This record gives sequence, structure tokens and C-alpha cells, in this order.
Amino acid sequence: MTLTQNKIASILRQRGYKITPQRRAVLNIIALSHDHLTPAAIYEKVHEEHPGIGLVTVYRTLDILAELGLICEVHAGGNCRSYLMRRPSEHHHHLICSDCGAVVDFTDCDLSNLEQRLARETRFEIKGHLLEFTGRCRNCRKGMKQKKAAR
Amino acid sequence: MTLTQNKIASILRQRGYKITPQRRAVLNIIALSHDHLTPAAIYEKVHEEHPGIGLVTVYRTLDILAELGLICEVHAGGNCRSYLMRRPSEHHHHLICSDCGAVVDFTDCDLSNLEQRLARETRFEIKGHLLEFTGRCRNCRKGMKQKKAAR
DNA sequence: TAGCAAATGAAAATCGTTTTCACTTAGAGA
DNA sequence: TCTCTAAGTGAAAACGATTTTCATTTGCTA
Repeated sequence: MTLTQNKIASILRQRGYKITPQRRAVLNIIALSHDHLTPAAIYEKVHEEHPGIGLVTVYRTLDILAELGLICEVHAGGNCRSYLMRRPSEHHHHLICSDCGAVVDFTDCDLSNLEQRLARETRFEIKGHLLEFTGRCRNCRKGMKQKKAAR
Repeated sequence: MTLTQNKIASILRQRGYKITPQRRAVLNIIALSHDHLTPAAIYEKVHEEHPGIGLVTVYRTLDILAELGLICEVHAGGNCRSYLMRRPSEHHHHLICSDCGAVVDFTDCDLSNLEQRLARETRFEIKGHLLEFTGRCRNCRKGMKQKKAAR
């Protein structure tokens, strides 16, 4: 379930952050997009509607939203840092289409067996994991006619 | 099994790359280290012994080695791009100590069930995955006295 | 050994991100 | 509703990592 913007605004307020038009705009863009967006892409979209908003503000807003856990990072191969509105608020992972960039979440990774075995064998205290699948989504598999989303 | 340097050299030669002292030096550093190293760290070490070698050359060499699949990238949280000599030449994953940066490989990730299920449910054609565990290694768990390896 | 394509190093360019700082503003309190 | 202040903003500059450019050097084939 997507958090409503009002809900997000109230979380921000609770934590002592002010609700500014700039933050609303950034939030809006991320919430409306089903893709993961790089900071630059977010800036671009935000800037279209609100030309006054600077890239710096986008970065600052992303930092705050990530800190509050309202958005999450996608790694997706080479370049790091693109963001996605946090949909399931619990632990989850991503399945990323390498063609169009679509992201699907999944929650049940069931790595506990593997984790336990690794912990036993290596004597590591395992704290977390990063798991992402890549592939081609349904749409991109049929029809190459799909427009590739501009990154 | 670690590829010997000679073997690597011959792979380079086969692909039309020349064997230069600079490339040897970079290769040497990566092969001797059991940690994953950032380009900067590699440069530093290489530079100690061969002060003539520039950072640019390190980058170029890393690109080539990665392209040939002789070294592999480690993601490890925030900052991307550190490299590791490819030890098992097959598909494998990393277990990374968040304190000292030690990396342990493991090969049997057994995600096929999950992968099949995801493919069925999402109609993705799944091509690959990224799996990394993070935690604290045995040494770092006992004794905080361990010196943190400079990144 | 000669010759040339490939490789190198230094400097400059580029890219993404962060810091600085003077100015503006959201929102708590009068 | 108005005032005041801490928090937020934008522009420019700083910054670190990586890439490009270009003149010079070098490995290696003929």
C-alpha cells in the first residue's frame, strides 16, 4: 500500500521537518512514478513544473526521505542511487527490468536457511543482505515496440 | 582457484591487449590482496612500488580486467566500485564484513526456487541476481582491538 | 631491428554530490 | 492574525571520483 502524501507530510512534521512546496513537489514526483528515479531524473521532472527548485534541494529532500525510510534505494547494476517510493514498508527486495527499468517488489526472500548455514560456516554475525533480481518484464518480452523510458 | 598471473597474461594477450609493466603491477596488487579494493586503494598500493604509474592507468586497467571478467565488483552498501580478483570463476556471491571489509565468497545461493516462483508470478524473464550478505566477521566479533583496515 | 598501433601520464574536462552562505519562509507562539 | 526565528532554500563554489584529451612512449609483429 502506498503511503498517502498526507500521511508522509504528517510523518515529516512529526519529526520536526517543515512541509515546503519544494518537498511536496519532490514527494509528488516520486509517488507518481512507478519507476525508480535517479536524483537527476527527479530534479528534471520537478524542475519542469517548478522551475525555481534547485538540484540541491532535491538531494537534500532525498536524504531526508531516505533517512525516514519513506523511499528506498535501488542498486541496479553499475550506477548506484536511484530512489523509489517505499511501497511495502517492511523488508523487501526488487526485481528490476533491465530494459524499461520497471521495478517489482517482493517480500518473501526466505534466505534464512542460507543465512544460517553461512553464519555457521564462516562464523560471521550476519546482519543484513542485499538481493535484487534482474531480467525482462512481461511488457518488454512481448513487443520490442515498447518505448524505453528515458532515464 | 586463483588464476595464475601467467594465465591472466595470456588471456590478455589472446584478446589483443598488450602486457605492460603497469598492467602487471595492478594485477599483482589485486591478486595479492584478499580484500576488495577501491580504485584509489589499488592506485595507492601500486604507486608505492611503481611511483611512475598514474591513477588513469589504474582505471583503464580495471576496466579491461572487469570486461574480461577477471575481476569482479563488490557493491557493499553505499559506495560502489571496489574490485576483487575473481576467485571462483563461476557464479558466486559475497559476504562482507561491515567492520573490516573482509570478503568471503560463497557459491551455492540456491535461489532457483525463489527465481522460478518470481518468474511465474511476475512473468519476468529473470536473467540474473545480485546477492550480498553483510555482517561482522569472526575477527571483528571477538576483540574490538582489531585495527580497522584503512579503506 | 623498425615501425606502428596500442598504451601511458599529466592535465583538463566532466559528472554527481556536498558545502557554504546570504536570503527566504513555514509555522509556533504572542 | 502578526511576528519572529530556526529551518529551508538557491546559486555558486568546492569536492571527489572518473573520463577524456593529447603528446609521448613502448610492446610486439613483421
